[in-house]
Amino acid sequence: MIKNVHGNTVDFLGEAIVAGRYPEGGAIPPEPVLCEELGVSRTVVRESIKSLVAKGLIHTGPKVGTRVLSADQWNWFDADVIAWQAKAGLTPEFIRDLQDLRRVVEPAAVKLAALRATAEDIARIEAAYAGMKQAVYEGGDYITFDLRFHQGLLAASHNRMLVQMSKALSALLRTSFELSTTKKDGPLNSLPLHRAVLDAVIARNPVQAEHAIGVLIDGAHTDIEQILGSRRRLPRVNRPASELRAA
Amino acid sequence: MIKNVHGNTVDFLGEAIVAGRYPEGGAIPPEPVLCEELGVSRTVVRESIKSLVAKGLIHTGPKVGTRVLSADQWNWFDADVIAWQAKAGLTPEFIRDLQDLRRVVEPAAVKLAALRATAEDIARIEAAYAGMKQAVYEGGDYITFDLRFHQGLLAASHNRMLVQMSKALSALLRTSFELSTTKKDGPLNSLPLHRAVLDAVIARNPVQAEHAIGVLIDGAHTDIEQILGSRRRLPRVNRPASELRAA
DNA sequence: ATCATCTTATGGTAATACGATAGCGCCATT
DNA sequence: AATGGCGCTATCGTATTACCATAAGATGAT
Repeated sequence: MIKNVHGNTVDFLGEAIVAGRYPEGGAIPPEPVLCEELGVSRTVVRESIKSLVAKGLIHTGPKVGTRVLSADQWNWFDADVIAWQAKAGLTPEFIRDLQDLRRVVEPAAVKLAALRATAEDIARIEAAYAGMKQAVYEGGDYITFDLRFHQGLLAASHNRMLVQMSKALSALLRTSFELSTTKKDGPLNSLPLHRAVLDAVIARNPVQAEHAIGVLIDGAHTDIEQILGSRRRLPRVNRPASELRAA
Repeated sequence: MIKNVHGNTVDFLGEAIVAGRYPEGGAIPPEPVLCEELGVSRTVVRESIKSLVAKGLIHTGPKVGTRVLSADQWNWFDADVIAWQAKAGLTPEFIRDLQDLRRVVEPAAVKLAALRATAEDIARIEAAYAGMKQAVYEGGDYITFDLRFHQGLLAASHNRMLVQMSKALSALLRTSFELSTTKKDGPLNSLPLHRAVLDAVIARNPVQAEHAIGVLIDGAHTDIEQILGSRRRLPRVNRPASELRAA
């Protein structure tokens, strides 16, 4: 993924911090050192640092240097932070937090969606459902449409805060889906559950919608538990820390 | 609030954007113009822009300039974004969103807190309660301790995502509290409701705790409705766009 | 112990060159 | 004359470099 020097530098540093390569509370190498290590100018380093400060990962000050803040001060709803965490390896704690969140947020969002969804909202979700169905019977990318389905539901709640969470929850859903799709007939079984949610929203029945999504989530719950029980940490990808510059 | 040139510039631009002073999708003045208008160097403007990009307010590109993104792409859990919105004036939509969020998040957080709270968590909440009590009977800043009480509850859930929301919810709680404290005996009446929540958490009774916070929230609910009904927009403070530099 | 001073980080300024691209205008083709 | 494609160019952001200011920990003399 080649973007530009700034973007690459932010990603590199952000990933390093999230992965815990720099100790919490500890100092990051001073600007001149980073410039040399990464082979970029000081301006780029400074602007990248500012971006990370804006996301709450670090704190700067003259003489004290650039220090890593504690993880609970990070902006966990930031798409980049989520992405870095996902790349560095989803920790069990992170998954547990996301799972708690999902069990709280999705039912509430679906309930609101049943009250507020517009025709366009429903059309979007319906399209995602059609994609899932096609993926099951004719082959295709099931996970992508599944994600789109859930994002559509959150969007239909017409609540900025809830919509915001779709990026975070997608990280959880993706790992959840990746597991359940490997199980034989996983998608085939979950398809009617999705249909039930959508039908309840269309029928503008909040109670039924909430119940239906609850069933869906409980199904995924056991899959996730399986992950947490089996492996301590999910697979991670380590790219060499070499060049940040676009080729 | 004088911090430094960068901080002031970010605040100024951020507030201007959140307040809608630049149209959504529209372009912000190019860098050189901003430098002149604000009387700061190019570096400061650039670093500020990068900070705002990191918070999802704007997007940049060669020739297209820096454009304001739609509000639903902003990072609404960012403390700065919340602060800017609060300063620019809390819109009814924003309050409604926050209220939906609160009704979902706080009961869930309290339920978790009843399961996971440590002795230190409880001590912190107890201290906040003591402060509230003292404020009622001997005078003092009731709102500060009330906020601290609720923040303590969220922190006791030991869920990063839930903790993250305390800053956002505080914006809602503050306006809610400011209203209820003006009502005669408002604090006096809400005190036992808070006590009930805390007792349930101490007793490690999730169901009872969830019920108790529900009562508390429903009480505030009517107050908020009153706000939404009465005035279209909450009072705003407009400081002159003059100097950003520290005195 | 206190305070002045030094050191070492980030904070901030300025001048310059580079690179990408939206939009305009030219030209060939239809 | 209308249209479609191609290339130029002005105008943005991107990136580099060098230099000075300022805050705060560290040091050492009083």
